[in-house]
Amino acid sequence: MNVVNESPRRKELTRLAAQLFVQEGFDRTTVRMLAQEMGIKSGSLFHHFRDKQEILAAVIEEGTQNALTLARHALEQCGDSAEERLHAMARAHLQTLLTDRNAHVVALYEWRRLDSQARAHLSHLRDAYEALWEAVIDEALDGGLIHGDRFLVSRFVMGALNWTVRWYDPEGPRKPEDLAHELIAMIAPSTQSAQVGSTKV
Amino acid sequence: MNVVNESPRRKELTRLAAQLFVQEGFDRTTVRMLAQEMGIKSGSLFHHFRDKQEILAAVIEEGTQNALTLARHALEQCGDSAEERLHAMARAHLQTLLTDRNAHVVALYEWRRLDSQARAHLSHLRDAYEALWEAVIDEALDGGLIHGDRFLVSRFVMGALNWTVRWYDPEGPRKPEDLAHELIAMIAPSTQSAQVGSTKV
DNA sequence: AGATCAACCAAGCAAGCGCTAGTGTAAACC
DNA sequence: GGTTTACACTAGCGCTTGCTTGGTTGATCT
Repeated sequence: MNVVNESPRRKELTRLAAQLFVQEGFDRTTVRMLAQEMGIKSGSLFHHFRDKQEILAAVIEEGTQNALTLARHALEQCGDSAEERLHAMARAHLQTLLTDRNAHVVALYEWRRLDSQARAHLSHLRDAYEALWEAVIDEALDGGLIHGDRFLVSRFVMGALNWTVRWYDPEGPRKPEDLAHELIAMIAPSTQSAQVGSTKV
Repeated sequence: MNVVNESPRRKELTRLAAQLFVQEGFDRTTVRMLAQEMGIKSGSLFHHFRDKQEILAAVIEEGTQNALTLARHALEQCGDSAEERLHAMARAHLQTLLTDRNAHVVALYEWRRLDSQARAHLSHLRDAYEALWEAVIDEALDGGLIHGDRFLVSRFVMGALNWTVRWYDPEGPRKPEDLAHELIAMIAPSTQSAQVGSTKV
């Protein structure tokens, strides 16, 4: 039994599991369904994962890790202004949602099915991500870009962004870039940002 | 077997079920757990509900119906200005969340566990509620209170509001009134609204 | 007094669940 | 050339699940 093994095979299986968890929900997804989707028998599954819980944890860890990496990268690449940084975060968030959609839906909806041990471990990752957001929102507040209660504003923004998994259609006309732009226009309407529309993917 | 019976007993059982569904999730809540919480045996449960699915549907219907009634009432009571109506909707939404919290959490997180039949029925209720929101947001857009894409703005607002179930603490210092006020200040900062702070519950 | 009825119980069935034990096999390594 | 390792298989154990069945109770109505 491989324990915390990070083989490419395991990554592929995790991706497939994420898809099934979104379709059926964690509890309704049986190990037999998972195995069939992976092209193996149910017993073989436990060669890659200690138990069913660990599959869920792997899915969520993968998604959150990617989001964190992407957000950090976006902040490094962009300018110093509060508006640019806010924009970069929103864009990164929505792009992650596009590419790792399944993992993020699972993270949002199946978080409570994690046992306390896995939850504690993954909380740190999630907190790190949310800390990035709060820092950027702090800068926007300090810079006078947006106004209001620090705690409430960051919750409202996170809510608006996370809710997008419910309705966003990647095939539709709106690009992540557009959503990020519109959101910031809504909460910081005084700014007439430079770039408009979706120039490129 | 009582079919679409609306006895007070059934309402009470529905309330208890909502609580358990929030604690454990729908799939992990067994009919035996439900029965024990209700002080009866698992077999007796099927005197009140056709099957487990119907309990879930009853919980969600109850919550959505209340939200709809409260929102309609709030719109009738308030003034005609776009700002007042927007404020009334936000306040009503958050108040419902306070009083019927369990039902709304279930509606948000367990919606996908409904079979297609129940989902079709409840979709109408939910759509009616969201239509109220979109109408009020339309008025706010027309009145120049807020700006942006009609579709996106209403999604962002709904997201910010629905996300509150994740973090809102009814025991904390912030009242629903305060949240509504802060949210509107965030998306329509030009307005200096008359009433400020939580004067009364 | 007899009938009706909602509400409940005891017992259990059939199916499905997560997971384990033991084995086979082909490639990789020393 | 023998050993190890990664990955898969078969078979099934022990338990829980949603739900059914047939029957009991106590209040209400005529």
